[in-house]
Amino acid sequence: MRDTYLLGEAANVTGGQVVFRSECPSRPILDQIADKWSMMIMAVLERPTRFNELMRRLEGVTQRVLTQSLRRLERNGMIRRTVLPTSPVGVEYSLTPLGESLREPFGHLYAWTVEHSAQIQQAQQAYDHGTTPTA
Amino acid sequence: MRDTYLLGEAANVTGGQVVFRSECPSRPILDQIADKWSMMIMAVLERPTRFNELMRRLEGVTQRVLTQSLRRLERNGMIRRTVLPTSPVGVEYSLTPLGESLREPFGHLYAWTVEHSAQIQQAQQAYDHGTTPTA
DNA sequence: CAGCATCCAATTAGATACTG
DNA sequence: CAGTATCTAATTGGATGCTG
Repeated sequence: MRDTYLLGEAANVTGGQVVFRSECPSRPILDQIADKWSMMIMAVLERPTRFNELMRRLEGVTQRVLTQSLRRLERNGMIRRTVLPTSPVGVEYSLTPLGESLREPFGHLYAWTVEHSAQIQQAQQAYDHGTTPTA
Repeated sequence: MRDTYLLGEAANVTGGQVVFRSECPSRPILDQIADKWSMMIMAVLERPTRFNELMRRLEGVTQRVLTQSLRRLERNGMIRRTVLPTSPVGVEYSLTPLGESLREPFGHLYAWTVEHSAQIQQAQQAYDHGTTPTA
């Protein structure tokens, strides 16, 4: 017995009300994977990629933040870190099957942002002008 | 001409390399909508909801953060703020059509986190134990 | 090459008190 | 009821220098 909410699978229904509990396991997960760098990293990791190539392809990311994001994704089982037996040392990052499976929902979300970015910018301008537009 | 990446619609292809530009409009959008409270707020806003009911149903959110999240969602055109002509003053939040259209990609992402949360927790424990599991 | 360590600036969040 | 204001604590991020 549950009503027709799209989100909230892990939320509890208390007295007919959907409540998003703080112990819900989806919370830290969303926190960790739904940030912009994670999404872009996983986009680039369509194929195995080296650290410096990742840096070059994610314009604006710093070494520190990229490293942290990679560690977190690795810890969450989304990516694999492979040390290559080359001379100056090389590290390659690649998606795990779990990470692969995230590409699809991420893709939907990303596609949505691209499709609606113009509309969102309009809304922002309208809001910043005189609050709340007619649209 | 573009290769088969799922994400990166708005990225530029330079010399055969997909580069995620810092001016890409999807960046601030992802920043703003892909945080945990926005997702949960929009989940609750399946139907119009008052401020205090939102607070009650989003366990752990503070008044301050909820207000900020709501303002941001409103600014981005995702939700509408309606002042009700009741006696002590009531405010009702509801999704705009734009916000409605986000529920589907959000739903996919949320469903994914629920489906895979056990697997992710396993990966985390394995990582925290002795780095990088066999899986 | 692929980081880690450190320092510091800035942003964000919690707690608390007050208001139309 | 639905916030705003303020202060402070904690987190995050950039910059820089160093290393196996």
